[in-house]
Amino acid sequence: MDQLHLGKTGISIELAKRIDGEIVSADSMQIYKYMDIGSAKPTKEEMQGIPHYMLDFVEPSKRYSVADYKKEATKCIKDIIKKGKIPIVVGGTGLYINSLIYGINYADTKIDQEYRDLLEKEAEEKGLDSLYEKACKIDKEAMQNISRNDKKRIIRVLEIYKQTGKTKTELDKQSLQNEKEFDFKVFITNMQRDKLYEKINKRVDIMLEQGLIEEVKKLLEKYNEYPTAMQAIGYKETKLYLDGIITKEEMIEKIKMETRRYAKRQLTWFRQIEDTIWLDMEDSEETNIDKILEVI
RNA sequence: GGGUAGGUGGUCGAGUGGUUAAUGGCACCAGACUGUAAAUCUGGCCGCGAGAGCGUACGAUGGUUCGAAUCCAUCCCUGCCCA
Repeated sequence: MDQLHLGKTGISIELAKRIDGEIVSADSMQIYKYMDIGSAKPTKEEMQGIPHYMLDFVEPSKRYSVADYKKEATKCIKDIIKKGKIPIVVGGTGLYINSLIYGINYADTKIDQEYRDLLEKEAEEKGLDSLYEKACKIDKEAMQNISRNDKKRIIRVLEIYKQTGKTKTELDKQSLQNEKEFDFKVFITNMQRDKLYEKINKRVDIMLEQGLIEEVKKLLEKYNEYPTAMQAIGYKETKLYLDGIITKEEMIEKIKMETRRYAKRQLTWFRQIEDTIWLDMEDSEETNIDKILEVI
């Protein structure tokens, strides 16, 4: 629904109060425990008693995927509906939101880390092109949309084939063979670009004041593996600082910059969703709530 | 004041007489996105123009040359060293 914390949390909680709703987060980093400040997770006080789901429940040392998300979030949504309440999905991870919007049915497969590592190694030794060619042989159609340099996606095509014996194209097609599960409306929050960036910069300064560095320090002490959690903006940069690779100033600038770029990418993602209603976050919360109430 | 290194497009930084509107990186803008997604990848990026093209650019000015970001002169500015 929107990026970061730039008014979204407030508006979603206010809306929940008005329409007797409960909130389902769609954020790939707020799922993790102990990553509160840097992921801009809403606090208990902010929640004002409104139930929140898909938040703060995964160990940072664990791997979590869209498929997991889709399954669990769908269950949450159904439970909320069963209670006679309205689910409000809030968050900025386009991929997760997509899984819900299109009701994607992910096949039941596990990650084969060994094979992944093997492919990584091959890419290093023989070059990515070698994997690319291999993938083309398996699934020419899917490869049409994948760049020769896109290692992750190339590996995925190979991985899918190894695990399921099917091509990604086939699997994708199958995953869409179902009715739209829910009736929904999509709202996107946005504001003038320079205002947005200004807010992001300020927000990062606040995170630092709230103790981001301490939070990251504790996290690093607690775990020694982070398959995905350490990809989080704010965390990886702080780690670089703690490891003495960059200065504190560089760290702060980098977090701000990466967050700005992320917000921009989110906008790109959301723009392609059809039938969306855009909310201008420079307007008052009241105005935006009214706008939402009008169409639901 | 003397010596020395240098001033290049938003920025960092190549380039050291023609093939250079000027390699790259970054920022910025736009796009893609089905199991790592706050990740990963793609395109654009001096101005005007649909385009051919035209114009303006490598601190400033002047000069050498068929031709200069690149050579010369003077000036301005910056870093470092000596005084």
